[in-house]
Amino acid sequence: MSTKDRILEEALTLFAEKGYDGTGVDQIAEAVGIKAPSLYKHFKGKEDILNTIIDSAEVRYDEYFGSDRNIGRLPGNKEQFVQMAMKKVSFTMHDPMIQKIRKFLVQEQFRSERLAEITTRHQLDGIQRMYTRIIEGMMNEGWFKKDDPVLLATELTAPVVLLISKADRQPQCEKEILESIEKHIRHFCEVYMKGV
Amino acid sequence: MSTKDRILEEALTLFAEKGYDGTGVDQIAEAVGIKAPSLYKHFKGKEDILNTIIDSAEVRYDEYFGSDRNIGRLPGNKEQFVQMAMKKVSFTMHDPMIQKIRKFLVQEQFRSERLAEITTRHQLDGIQRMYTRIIEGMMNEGWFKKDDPVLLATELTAPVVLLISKADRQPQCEKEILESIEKHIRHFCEVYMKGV
DNA sequence: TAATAAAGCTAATAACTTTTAGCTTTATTA
DNA sequence: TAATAAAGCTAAAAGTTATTAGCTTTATTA
Repeated sequence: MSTKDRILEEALTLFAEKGYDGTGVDQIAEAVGIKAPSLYKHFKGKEDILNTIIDSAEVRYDEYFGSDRNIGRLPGNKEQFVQMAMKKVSFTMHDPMIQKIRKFLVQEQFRSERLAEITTRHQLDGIQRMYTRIIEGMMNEGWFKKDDPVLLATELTAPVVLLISKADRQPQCEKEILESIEKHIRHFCEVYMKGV
Repeated sequence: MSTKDRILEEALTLFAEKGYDGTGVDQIAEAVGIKAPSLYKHFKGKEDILNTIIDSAEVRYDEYFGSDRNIGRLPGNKEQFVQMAMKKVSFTMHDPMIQKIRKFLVQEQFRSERLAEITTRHQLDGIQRMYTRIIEGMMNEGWFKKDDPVLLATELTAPVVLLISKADRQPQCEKEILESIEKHIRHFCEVYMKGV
């Protein structure tokens, strides 16, 4: 990996852990294994690093949540739906890059309008749109009761998002959190899916 | 109001807006109308101000959400439930102190274990416990279908919490957000309350 | 291989931040 | 009202941080 990319990676790691203002350029440099002034061979300054991270966070996000590719085959029954949802939860929770972007955004969301918008896209719109499609599809195939798919996606995803962000700040609670999430998803299925 | 209290107030305002690391002691002093060194007549240092704010945030929070007093009379029908919930939403969203504490916490949640715990209490446990009681009460009186009140409280509050935090960072979307919240609450009632 | 460009380093600058020292004004109270 | 304490101020210390300048090493390529 190029030095430039390693700078971005280590900077994101540090920004996620200590925030942008809480991270010094020398800490970034040290994590990369170079001296601070060498950073300026690759970036105009600290803010340039920040902006580049934001750019690549947008790209990275679209890769995961923007395309329909991630939906794959629609689940064919309740259990499959739960399994699919839990798999996505586990992935989102543990993928290092996604986790860092999430922790970074939550801390820097007030820094600019752009960051506010991106945070909303990550935390609400993106996941919601993805599940709206899934639920809509399964509704058409008769798995879900007729209802507003957007609303159902909200009901499904909001508790998951909140619990994942709890796991970000209190990783020692992860086990209990995963149980809560599964319980919530199963309850969601009981309420909104057809059948007994 | 004493200078000490005004320091705490202005510091919280600034921390909510620009984060702890993004706020200088001179900015706090200027907001209060004194010079930076005078702060040290009231606090040992910047971190002392931070810790005092955290202490008072805990107290403040318990006042609002800790006691049962806030529950008041249980709503006597669907419309009353919606009205009560929306009133609480509107209050939480707009009360300046609560909003500042919320914005402050979301940015500083990774600074310490204590802040992580407080954030979870504010964002999840507190509101959830409050609504668990309300829903439990109304369930006993036959307004809600028999179900797990804790789970129902989660389903009700999570989308509200997420949408309020969206309003914090994108206040220009407030109207649309309030509509979404009301729509969600009404849907919640349709699904979980008895009767047509 | 020689020339050139890229990427690193050290040293230093400049700006900023928090905090202390010491003095002055304001308020309290005996 | 005189004495004392509290709260403010200016000046400056001490430390940190981002950035620049200029030199050296490493890599590229002609």
